[in-house]
Amino acid sequence: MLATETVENYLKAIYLLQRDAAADEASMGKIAAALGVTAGTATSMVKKLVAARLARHERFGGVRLTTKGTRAALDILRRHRLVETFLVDTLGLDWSVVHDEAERLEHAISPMVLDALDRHLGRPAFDPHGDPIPRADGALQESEAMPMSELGSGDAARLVRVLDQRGDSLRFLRASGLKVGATLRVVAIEPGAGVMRIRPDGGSIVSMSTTAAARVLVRPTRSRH
Amino acid sequence: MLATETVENYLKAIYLLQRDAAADEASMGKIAAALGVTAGTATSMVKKLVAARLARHERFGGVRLTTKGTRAALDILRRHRLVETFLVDTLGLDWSVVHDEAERLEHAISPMVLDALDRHLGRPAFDPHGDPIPRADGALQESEAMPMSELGSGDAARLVRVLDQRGDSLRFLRASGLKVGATLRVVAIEPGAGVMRIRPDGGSIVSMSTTAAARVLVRPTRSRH
DNA sequence: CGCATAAGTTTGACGACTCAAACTCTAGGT
DNA sequence: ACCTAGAGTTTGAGTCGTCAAACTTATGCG
Repeated sequence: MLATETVENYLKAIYLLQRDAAADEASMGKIAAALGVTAGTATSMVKKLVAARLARHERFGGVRLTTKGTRAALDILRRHRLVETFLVDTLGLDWSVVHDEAERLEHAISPMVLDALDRHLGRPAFDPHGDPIPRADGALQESEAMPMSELGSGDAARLVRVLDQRGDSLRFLRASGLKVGATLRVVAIEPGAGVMRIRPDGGSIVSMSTTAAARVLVRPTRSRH
Repeated sequence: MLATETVENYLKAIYLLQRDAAADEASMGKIAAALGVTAGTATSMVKKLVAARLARHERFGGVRLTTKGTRAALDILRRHRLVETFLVDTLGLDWSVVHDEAERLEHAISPMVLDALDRHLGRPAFDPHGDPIPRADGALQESEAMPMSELGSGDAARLVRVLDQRGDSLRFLRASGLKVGATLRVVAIEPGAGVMRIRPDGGSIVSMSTTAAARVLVRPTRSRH
């Protein structure tokens, strides 16, 4: 029930790793890396999560959250994403810095403040990165989208979500005019170089690696050049 | 420099106790009580503050902050009071609950967020309780005011500050129409009972103990009945 | 197959913060 | 001057989260 701040961080990290993993479970090494902690520390914390019925784990195997653990992780994610939305929409901070700020604030938000914040922001469904904000009851509606890297040359699309939270990635995207909601068109793809060239509407052409483009999600628009 | 959350709490408590004390120093017992900790714990933490040049203390004597400690305490107080102002002005929470909420949030606010918050709120000089908000450079302008308990029968005054942060006290004041900025008149004083009777403008007469009234600060207005 | 390497686990230790309980000092009254 | 009640201090121990280093298991290469 009363998760410590550290436990909250583990739950959130495991949830996100689990979501991204093929096998739907988080490896100990990745958990440790995500939290900036040694593998031994992660092992012992996971042991504690298991004792609290928040996660399941068997020796040398992967980690996965229980229903209870998932519920807790979604609550933390909700706090995180609402705080990010607040920092951008209300305080006018740049989206490239809000992730780290929210990382600290998310643990200090009580249910009462959270609800007031939610109301103040107009109960938003998505944060500034396009990530869905879990609702108070734990419901989470992922938006339909595909990686920008899968677009073909000439395809037009709308940018709906940016998975990368790293400040420099976000600053690059903002500087290029590639923000959530923007429309764009693929000008060219150079598979050999692993690079695609993109033109945001009303901006100039930018090149980015297909691996970077894979972390940008888009929804294709009907128009085809 | 990098004060831990616990250290921040000690600094703030010592600052406030020192301000209220006649001898301008905080006793170990009161520090312990303010933090909900045993006397032994307070002694050892103060020892740590002294080692960090944040406070001065000699065995069996009082504790007082150094210049460095005072500067740090004012920074924490600034965060606390700006957060309170935000919770009331922007999120619309009741002033009787914001103290405890701010107590948690104040440690998670970075300088960048703090400044954005300050700008968003219009760089306020006072928080919802009428407490002055220290400025970023540490300047603190106390408002001139006297305890309501020192008014005489028939005196009129404007309520400028409430020192008590306890939720039930604040709920009583709000319910009575006694909020910061309200004008009022002393209807009667009954020294024997230790009670004074107050009529807020546009409200009905309320009784309160002179000890409670001493924690409410007012500025007398020229009009005399 | 066998074994080296990567991944995971265990162990012992530490720093931060806390308590309970034993101990010491200070101050006030007679 | 004394002596005691109350305030303050010290000590020993415990919890939480962490690390480094020794150890164990799983796996994939040759």
